[in-house]
Amino acid sequence: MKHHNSRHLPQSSPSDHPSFASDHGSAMKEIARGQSLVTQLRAIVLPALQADQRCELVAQMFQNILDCSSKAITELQLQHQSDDDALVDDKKRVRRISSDDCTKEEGATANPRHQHKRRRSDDLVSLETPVPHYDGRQWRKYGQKHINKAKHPRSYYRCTYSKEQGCKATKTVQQQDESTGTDNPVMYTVVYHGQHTCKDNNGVDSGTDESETNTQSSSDRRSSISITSTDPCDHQISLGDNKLIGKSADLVTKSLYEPLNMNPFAPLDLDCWELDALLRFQLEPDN
DNA sequence: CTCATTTGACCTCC
DNA sequence: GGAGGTCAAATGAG
Repeated sequence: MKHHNSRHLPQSSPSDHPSFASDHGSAMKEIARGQSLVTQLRAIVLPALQADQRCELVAQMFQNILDCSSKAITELQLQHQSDDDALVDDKKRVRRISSDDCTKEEGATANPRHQHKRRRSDDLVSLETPVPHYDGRQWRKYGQKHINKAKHPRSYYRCTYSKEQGCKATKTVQQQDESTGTDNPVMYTVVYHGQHTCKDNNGVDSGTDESETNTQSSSDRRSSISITSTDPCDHQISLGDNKLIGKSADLVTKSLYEPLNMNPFAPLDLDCWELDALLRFQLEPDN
């Protein structure tokens, strides 16, 4: 594996399919860019609002913004997929099918522990962020590895609900080597693998296929902000990190596509809740 | 006691 | 064979 900073999409790259690139690529790119910027903004705002009771409201509004753009991206992806089905002679795809179905499956069934395979590069998404843990998801660390020629170790996380709900989403977090200067904020390369098929603590279905009515009351909702790290190299922005927060506002993400909230059919039943909360806070602006 | 993290071993892929 | 990814026992925190 070489470098995670290149842009990735869960499906094959738009650049592989000129028709798609011309029809949908720029639109998806712009939507995804907006999504990524919103995610970055959320990562900056939410830590600063931790002690504020509006935190939950703000978090939910961010979530809804991301849901909207996710829907748009998914629509474009679905259109693209129908075109993509015809293009099955992709070399990587052929290689993946042959190695997965034939060569390795026998060994995997013979010994369950031999199931872990090196990840494929076609379902990963990378981004650079100063706040690798405030991504709206809950993660459990399952490994850490020193990477060759890297100053900092790479941490491996999987979805907290991987066992309970079989969610296969994982991510790796690695501090960038060049972010050691005093003026530059510490930056991390976060690489997401797979998509969430679980429901997070908000009761929001984060999978791609399930659509289930969310009847959970607002009082039952809990924040699902990921605060998972105890890793000494994985710094988090705290309320006191104002310098970092200020500088982070200028950061431009390099991700094309934010996988965290790629739930195209998540029920957006929060409008009433939002309006109610907004009215409440307008009446009580300093609470 | 429970659960998350750490860490060395082991695995697959290149 | 080296590098990257995952497992699982050990460890520690709450």
